[in-house]
Amino acid sequence: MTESNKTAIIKDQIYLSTEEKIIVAARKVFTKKGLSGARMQDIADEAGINKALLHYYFRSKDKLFEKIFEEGSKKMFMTVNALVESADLNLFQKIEKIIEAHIQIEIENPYIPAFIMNEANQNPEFIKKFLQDTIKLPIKLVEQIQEGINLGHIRPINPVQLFMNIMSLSAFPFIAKPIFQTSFGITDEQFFMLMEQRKKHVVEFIINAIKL
Amino acid sequence: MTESNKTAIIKDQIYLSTEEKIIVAARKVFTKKGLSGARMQDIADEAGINKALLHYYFRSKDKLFEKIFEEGSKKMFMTVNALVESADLNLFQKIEKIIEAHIQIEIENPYIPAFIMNEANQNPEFIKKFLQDTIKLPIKLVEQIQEGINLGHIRPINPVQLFMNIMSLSAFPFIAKPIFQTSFGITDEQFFMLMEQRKKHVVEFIINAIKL
DNA sequence: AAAAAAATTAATCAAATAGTTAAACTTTTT
DNA sequence: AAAAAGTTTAACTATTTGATTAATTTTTTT
Repeated sequence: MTESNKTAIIKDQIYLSTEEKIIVAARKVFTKKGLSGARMQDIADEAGINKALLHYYFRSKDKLFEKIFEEGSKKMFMTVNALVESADLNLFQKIEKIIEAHIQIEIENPYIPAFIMNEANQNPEFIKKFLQDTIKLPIKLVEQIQEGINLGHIRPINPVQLFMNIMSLSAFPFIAKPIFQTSFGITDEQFFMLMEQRKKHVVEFIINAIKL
Repeated sequence: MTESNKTAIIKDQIYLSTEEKIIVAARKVFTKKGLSGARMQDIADEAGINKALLHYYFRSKDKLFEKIFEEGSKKMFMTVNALVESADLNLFQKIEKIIEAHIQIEIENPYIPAFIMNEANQNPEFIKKFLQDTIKLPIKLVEQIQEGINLGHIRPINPVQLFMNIMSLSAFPFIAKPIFQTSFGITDEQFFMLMEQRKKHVVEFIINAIKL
């Protein structure tokens, strides 16, 4: 490996830098086990390196965790937030885009919702500080809902409840994945097929619920 | 305290037995911090006793955790499961009862959904064994949904998706409580008012979504 | 190719933490 | 009231685990 600090692609093989190997390993261990359940040794083993190297690249467990949490929470909130507050979409279009994007991100990162919610519940102060400028009141969406009600396009509804419904229907199945899989007796593959189907399903479900 | 092994009520004061004090303390610490985040010392402090007493009453941290997890998961699943599989309610009545009961249980035990989901994700094997006979396929409900579709009472819908929707809309707001509170800038009291309102809201929302 | 810098490891440390033990204290039994 | 059984504590042990250090190897610079 000629370059030690960057990712290199040599003869169809992808070589990750040590720092990247650590990130990949830490992502896996932290998202599965949480901050308190993760072990630095497990991350080192997963990355195939010495435990001391973790501290050489990232000073402490907390610092490494913050990196992973920030990356994960941004992945989860950034796209959805942008859609929620977009000015270019009408209400129905917006609901469709939010749900499809949200579920797609979760299909690609199925552990992240449970990871974020778990840490948010176990350490609300940290999360409050950390996500204060990431999570904002969905002002534009709430306005559009109110407007839809006033114009008689949708049934009267508390915009906050509708917003919760949109988020709940997209995120919860991934959080309850092991429970649902036990309940329905389905494989990972079958679960992800359900989630693909779910993109359209939830959009229809919500539109049917609110449209007049 | 005359009786050392039972709860006693003396002059309007409730005295808990040591075992009960441990359970109450362990419930609080485990549901907040999870298995890996909880400390036996914290539980002892919370119960106002010596750490060795925890091991005198419950052999190990794992044993004590199992007790709390079993109690919590039963509280969450038993009532809802009974309603889901009840033969005495038609589809719409059943949806109404499930949601109202589910949200009510969560209002009374707001930490439990996140607690269960967290452990289920971090230790799926344990949960699979533990909840195998608690969590079952909602056969009766699925049948009723299929029947409703056949009779033209409700729109065509995948019963599995509808079941997920019912559970998602009831449970997710409690799991995302700190996130929603940060987002909306609301107090605990305001949050619980929203959840009270939510019982009727979710029932209406779902009925509107499926009714023909 | 020698020197310097950077990356990596083995060994070790120190704090945290689940669990144990033996003694003291309290309640119940005889 | 003496003995036995049950409860509680203080002190201790063993292990886990995040973090450090000093030496070794590899890479880069001169």
